[in-house]
Amino acid sequence: MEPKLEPIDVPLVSDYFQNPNPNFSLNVPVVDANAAVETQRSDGNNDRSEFNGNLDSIEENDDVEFTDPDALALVQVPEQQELANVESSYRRKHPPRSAELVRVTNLEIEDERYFRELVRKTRILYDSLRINVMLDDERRRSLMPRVRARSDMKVASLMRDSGLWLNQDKRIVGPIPGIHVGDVFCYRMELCVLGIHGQIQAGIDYLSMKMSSNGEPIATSVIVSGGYEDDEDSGDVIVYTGHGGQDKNSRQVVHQKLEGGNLGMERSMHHEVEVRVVRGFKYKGGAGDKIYVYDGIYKITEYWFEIGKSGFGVYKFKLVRMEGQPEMGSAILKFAESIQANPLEARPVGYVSLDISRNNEKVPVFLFNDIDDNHEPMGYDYQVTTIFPPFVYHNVNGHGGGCDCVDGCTLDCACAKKNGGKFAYDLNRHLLRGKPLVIECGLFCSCPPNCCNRVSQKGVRNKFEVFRSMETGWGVRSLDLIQAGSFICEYTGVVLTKGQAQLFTMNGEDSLVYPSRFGERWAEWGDFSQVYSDDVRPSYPSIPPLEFAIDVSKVRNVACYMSHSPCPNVFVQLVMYDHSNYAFPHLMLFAMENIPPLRELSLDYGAADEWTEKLAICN
DNA sequence: GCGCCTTCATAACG
DNA sequence: CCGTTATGAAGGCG
Repeated sequence: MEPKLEPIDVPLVSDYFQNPNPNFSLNVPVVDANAAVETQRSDGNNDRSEFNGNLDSIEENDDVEFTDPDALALVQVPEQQELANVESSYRRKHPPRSAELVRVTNLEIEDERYFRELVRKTRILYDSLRINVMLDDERRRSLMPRVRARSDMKVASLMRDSGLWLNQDKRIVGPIPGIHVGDVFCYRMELCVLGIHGQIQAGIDYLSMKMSSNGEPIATSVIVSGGYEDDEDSGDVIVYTGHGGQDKNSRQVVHQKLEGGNLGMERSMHHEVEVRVVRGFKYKGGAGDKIYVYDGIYKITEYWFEIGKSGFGVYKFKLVRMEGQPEMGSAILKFAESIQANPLEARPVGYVSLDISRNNEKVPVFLFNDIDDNHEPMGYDYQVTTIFPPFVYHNVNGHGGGCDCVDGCTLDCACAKKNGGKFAYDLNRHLLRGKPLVIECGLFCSCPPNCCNRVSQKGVRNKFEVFRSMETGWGVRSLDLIQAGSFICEYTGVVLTKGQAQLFTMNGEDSLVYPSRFGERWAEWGDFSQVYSDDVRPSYPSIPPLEFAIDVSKVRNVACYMSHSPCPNVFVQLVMYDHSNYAFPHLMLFAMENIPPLRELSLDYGAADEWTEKLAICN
């Protein structure tokens, strides 16, 4: 009697995910453990045996024990084992990894949104905390050079201690809710935090044979990162090399064995368990050596053993990308690179303008429309920085004095004090924490232009394009990878006082943007309350309520075309630098997440109103 | 459960 | 800008 793969519904999912609206179910391939044990003594499928160093003997080698190839993946934890784990978890710092394999199915749109938001919040916390911890580490290193800075690991463990790692209670097979194809991560650790790939260094993540109730390891995800010379990657098809047999310099020095992750891959192939694929590679704009991109799920279709380039035997697994998934993230990243290299060759049709800023921005801003003949953005003058009324520049608050740090600013300078004793940015020009107001060094300061407290005033650094889309009308995307915390651009236009704005609207114009209506998303960037219970949100410097409006009817910049989203990837941070009237700050936009090239940028414009026709999108 | 081993990290150093 | 080295932590497994 052959056991069958039978999907079953597990009713406890809603509690596990604490989803307010759980209409989806988990689908779990399950087999009776006893059935597997009974069929375990098989007739010896010896092509899966361990290689003993002699090529000729591969075929005959039969002395390694294997479970029956027809035994299906066991996914239920035996009850005794579960109880034992509960017992021991009182002593352990961290509970053991889950032994339960589940596949998430039937996600409703509301569920998808819920998980996307959960992932977004988690990533925002990870990235903002990492930037802050990294700066602390750099300071400590300057005093004690021996200290090694691994903020990526430190933040992961802080978040783990606070129970903030996602998807730890189950091992998810296939897509992770809230993780989209094309999402980009700058640190491998983040994949652990989100539950995409649980191995901090190893390329194959698998349910261990100890956890698996039939003793078979089951692979669930791989990272293709160029660590093995025998890999071949053509995108939809990957020939992935198994692990093992390398020395500490990553040279293949002995034959690989069919065990651990390698066996897990073979078993996943057999049971038709799909694996997630994350690619790691060098990319301009990444934080460290590599970035990591989630590229979707693949099927393992065959595996074999062969002598690799080193002369030693390696296991190889052929992975084929499954149908019906969005375009590969890594392909989009490469396409963006080719656009940068030669825009017209990469996209022969669609360009309306190669720079709507007409050389006013340091980096050109493309206008791209390949769906209709609308050229509307060409009808506006491009404005790089906001035009304030002249009286704003009069020194009404008496805060005109800048710092006199000729050799660069330090933490005891006058401008640092204005910000509450800290500068707003790290050495990579990333915003440390969202605040009511950031005061950059400016016109009245003696510090050099490369002062670390001058970021947003220096303008756009990335290549943006305004593009036409079916869903959102006009939208904005970047050709560069934008790291979380990076400055994007100002939201510019002509500032009208409250009175002027009233006159303006009486004339029937509705092209005014009210800064006070933007959602206060800055508060999410650097909200550490989940990790440090005594953490207080920065409230200094405080500012009066914003009463002005921005007129974008004649002049505007790229920001004006950003779409609205309730789960935005860009937020508004108020900044001062060229005057000292706190009632009229600049609206500066920063990235809340790592934004991959060609993904639409979105802002929270506040409550839906007639002043914006932007449609809600949820990237 | 403890300790050992492996691991397609990472940054710093030369 | 390489290759190497030191550090590091999680998970598998004996």
